[in-house]
Amino acid sequence: MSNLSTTSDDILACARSLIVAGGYNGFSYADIADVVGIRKASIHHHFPSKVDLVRTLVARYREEAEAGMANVELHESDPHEQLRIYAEYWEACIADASAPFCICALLASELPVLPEEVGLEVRAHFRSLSAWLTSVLERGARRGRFQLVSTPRAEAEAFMATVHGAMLSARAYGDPKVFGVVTGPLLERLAPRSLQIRP
Amino acid sequence: MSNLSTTSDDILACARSLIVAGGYNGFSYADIADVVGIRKASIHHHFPSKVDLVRTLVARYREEAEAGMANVELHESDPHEQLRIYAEYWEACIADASAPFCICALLASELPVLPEEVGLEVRAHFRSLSAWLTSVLERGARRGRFQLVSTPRAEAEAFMATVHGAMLSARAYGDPKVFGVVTGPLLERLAPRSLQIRP
DNA sequence: CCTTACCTACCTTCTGGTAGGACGGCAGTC
DNA sequence: GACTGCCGTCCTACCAGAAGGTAGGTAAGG
Repeated sequence: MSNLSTTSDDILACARSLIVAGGYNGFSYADIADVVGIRKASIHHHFPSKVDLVRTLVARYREEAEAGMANVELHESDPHEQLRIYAEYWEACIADASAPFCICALLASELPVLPEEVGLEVRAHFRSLSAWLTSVLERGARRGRFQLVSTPRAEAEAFMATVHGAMLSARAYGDPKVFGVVTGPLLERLAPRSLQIRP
Repeated sequence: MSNLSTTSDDILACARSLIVAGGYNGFSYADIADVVGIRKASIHHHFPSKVDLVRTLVARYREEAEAGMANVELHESDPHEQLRIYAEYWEACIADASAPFCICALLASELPVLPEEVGLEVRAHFRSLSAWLTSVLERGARRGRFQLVSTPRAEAEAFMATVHGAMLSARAYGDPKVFGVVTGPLLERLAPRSLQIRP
């Protein structure tokens, strides 16, 4: 159960960054082969088909996301701070261009032409992210930390949508700062000055 | 200056719906040929290269969007209503699945792998839409119609991002209603009850 | 000896794109 | 009106390269 070969990880990492750049149809096995320094056929040894590759890629991404959410829950109990950590995580990713887009958000945009197995993973991510955000908002509202204008669920969907849209705008403008410009006030709005617990 | 051949329009319309489904790399000339009932080579007669096709497609889309904004300005002077009309336009498009995604939003997600000429058109749309939204919000704030928590520009970017994200979520969940769930409160928030001019 | 990882060589199908011809309509012009 | 040349539209027939994928082999290592 240790890290067997790193090649398969290299392939996954490479595929991930290629998908972030151009989606499912935006890369080929040949592209990966070039970057990883391996032959096309060797990739098929690790991932028989492109669907296998992308499916396990998204599955792993989901695991990481899930772990990330659990980690936030573990180290920070304040709902408002939790959302801030989430937003700032993406802000950092976009700023240093390490992963300037959520893979699932990108793949979701091409859902109609995606292989079914991949599409299922993508949808699952949306559901799990939305569920977590809903729980955070609900807890925050219960504690009087947030001032919600609609249901926690609706606010969570709006929050998620805005974050995804902010990624898109940052990419469209070619300016990482746009992400912060959009998400900053988003957090402010949920917890107005009057509710801030600044000692 | 009359409508010469309708074939080139058919090609554009078909390409548009194919792009809405799967982006730039999600369709081929063969796909269009099948739908329009023409041979692949004939498409090259109208649009020498794929870049030509998509560039003129996006350029036309931008013209239509520009005309749409002008039309809203012409027939409705209330800023809040203007935004509502914009949001409800998309809500209708998504609900009847006629065009369940903004072409430029979709293409923006694959910007890094897009031909430069297409990318320029896409960016231009973002700028022009953002500029219009900014002007609407600014006017609304000046008239005391909106209650903005940050600059009109920032609010406009947030509004646009949320709408784009809402499209994405509607697609991810396979549920058109999600778009309304997200954008509804968005409008409410800008013009709170206390500012409503309901006689 | 068998498994794992990787290779070369090859296959089929699709990709965007080209060359050149067929056909019809529409000026001219005799 | 008939002939002629041209232009726009669409065709068949190609092409080179890229796509995802397969077959079968080699070398290393427990």
